[in-house]
Amino acid sequence: MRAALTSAYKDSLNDTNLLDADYIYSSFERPRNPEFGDLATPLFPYVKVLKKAPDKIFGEVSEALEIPKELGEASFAGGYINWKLNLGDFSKALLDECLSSEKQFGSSQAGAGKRILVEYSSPNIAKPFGIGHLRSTIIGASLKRVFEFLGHETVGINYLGDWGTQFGKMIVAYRTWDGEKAISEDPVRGAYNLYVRFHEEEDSNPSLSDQARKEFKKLEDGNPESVKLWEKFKDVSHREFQRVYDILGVEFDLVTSESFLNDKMESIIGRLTKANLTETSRGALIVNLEEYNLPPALLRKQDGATLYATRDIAGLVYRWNKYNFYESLYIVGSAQADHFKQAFKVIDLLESAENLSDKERMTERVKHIPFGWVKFEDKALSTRRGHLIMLEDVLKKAIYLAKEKIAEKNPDLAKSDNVAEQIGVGAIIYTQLSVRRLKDVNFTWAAALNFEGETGPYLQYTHARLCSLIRKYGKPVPGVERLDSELCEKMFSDQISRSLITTLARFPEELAHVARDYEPSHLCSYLTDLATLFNKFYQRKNSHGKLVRIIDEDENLTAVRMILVECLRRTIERGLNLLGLKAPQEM
RNA sequence: GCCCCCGUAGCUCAGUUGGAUAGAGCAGCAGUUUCCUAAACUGCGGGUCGCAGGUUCAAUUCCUGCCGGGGGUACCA
Repeated sequence: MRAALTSAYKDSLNDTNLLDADYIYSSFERPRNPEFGDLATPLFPYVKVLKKAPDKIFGEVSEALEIPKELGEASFAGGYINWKLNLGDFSKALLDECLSSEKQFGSSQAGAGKRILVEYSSPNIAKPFGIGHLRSTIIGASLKRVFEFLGHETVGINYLGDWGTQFGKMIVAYRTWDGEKAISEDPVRGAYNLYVRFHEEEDSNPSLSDQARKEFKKLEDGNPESVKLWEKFKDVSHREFQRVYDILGVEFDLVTSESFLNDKMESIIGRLTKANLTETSRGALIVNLEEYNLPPALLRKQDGATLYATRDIAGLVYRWNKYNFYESLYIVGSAQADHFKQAFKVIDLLESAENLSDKERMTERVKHIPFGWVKFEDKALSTRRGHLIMLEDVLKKAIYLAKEKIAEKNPDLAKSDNVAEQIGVGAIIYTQLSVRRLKDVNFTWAAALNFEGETGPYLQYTHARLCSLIRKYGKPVPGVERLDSELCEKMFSDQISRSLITTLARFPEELAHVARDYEPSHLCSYLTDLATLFNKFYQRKNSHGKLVRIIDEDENLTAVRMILVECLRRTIERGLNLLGLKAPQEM
């Protein structure tokens, strides 16, 4: 819409010498109240320059402008020029693009040739998949889809935590408390109980920690018995994770793990040492980062074993060499912000020390995308202490509730089990995505299982309603040849309709914001706005309080409305899919 | 101590890379269905945008300090 207005006014504005067209173009904003107009230009910056009051400036501008009537009109209020476009041409062009264009509405090629790696989910082996892992999984999967839609090549990476001292702990626990029995009875919960018990007893029995460290060292040295146990833990976890990903509809291009990097750490440690960046401190091999106000990056512990940071640094180098990415994103909780700062700084120092060219450097391309905690009923979730909610339980409960709701609202629905799953899962996903990344979210059953108001099911319901209209119409949705400017102008003359079409037009812009901020919540807000406007449109009444139907006797107008319905349906479906929700046709 | 994040209506949150009278949902109350799906829509009530300064024509938005909550701070990940 900005582009439409700009191209229309650009030439005439250049002649006025009052406002330069570039300013107009860059300062368009949405009026707070849509009744003011479709776009607004604040005049305040000119008050000082021109030493004139805003209304005087507007007077001169409007005289100089000669606004063609068929374009629309400009009015002045509160220091702004409010532009009210004639939406005939605009809406016709928009609906035409949305309905017939070869590329999907909202998609773009802006990201062509820019490969983006997205690491998300990344659960730890030998721990159950809790509600806390959900956020990384959902945010990452959604960002990946959005980038792809914007033309990027993406590589979704699941980096499993399958290495580290925790496995020493697991092995000790397994041997001490008859792990074989526990795991054969219930693989997931059995392993989990061992883990929790270890941490409980560790407090009163510090020798357990020493044992665990020794066991991990044995594992790292390749002790066959240790490796065998470790593989058992991995196997159990893999199966559980896959079940959850199937329910969530989440996929990865690459499933890798910390242990994969085991043989890739020596070379990076060698490079760092050669670059004179390492030192020995308190028996450990470190990169000192004091100068950058960061704790040292530990590469090797006293006993020679490697750490998380060592593997992440090795992973950075490995991925850079293999993928030569435009960007590499790590969707990991904000608690690990310092860890990533350290790892990235080490890379930065190494690249500087080795005098790499800008093209060879990845420093500017690697980003930690942090997110806040998931708390449960106001308590932090801690796997170690057993405060954990199994994601599968949550999903099952949501699906069950959706099933009940369908039985109440639409008992004859075909494939209702399938739809119930889509709705239940959709509700849970939406609760995680609708809040800005960095905020903590407090998981409450009441909010997660609510299907009314600003929720996933609300969007799905709106989609189903749109589908229902198309079914009721009984004919194929009319083609673009049924669109003409005059009809469209009539169609979008009232305020709700205007807001609806101008909001629909914003879809590409909103996706760009999601990508810019790495923030799927923008898309949630946008889709909720769009759905709300449609629901108002759907239920608007004339001055006699009578419902204005979408399908009525006026065939031509109905044709345009049905095109709008189909465009809205596609956009909401597309938006839902980008978020990771299904868009059922009936519910 | 130092560093990072958060602080908007009773609750949960939006707030367009500074802009007009700060908006939704939930909860509460009152309505709307001769049914294009009421999982919706309409109306009502509800706010010192944590506090204090600063920058600016303009600050919920940027800067500084403080308060409150959370997190991190070398051999866990």
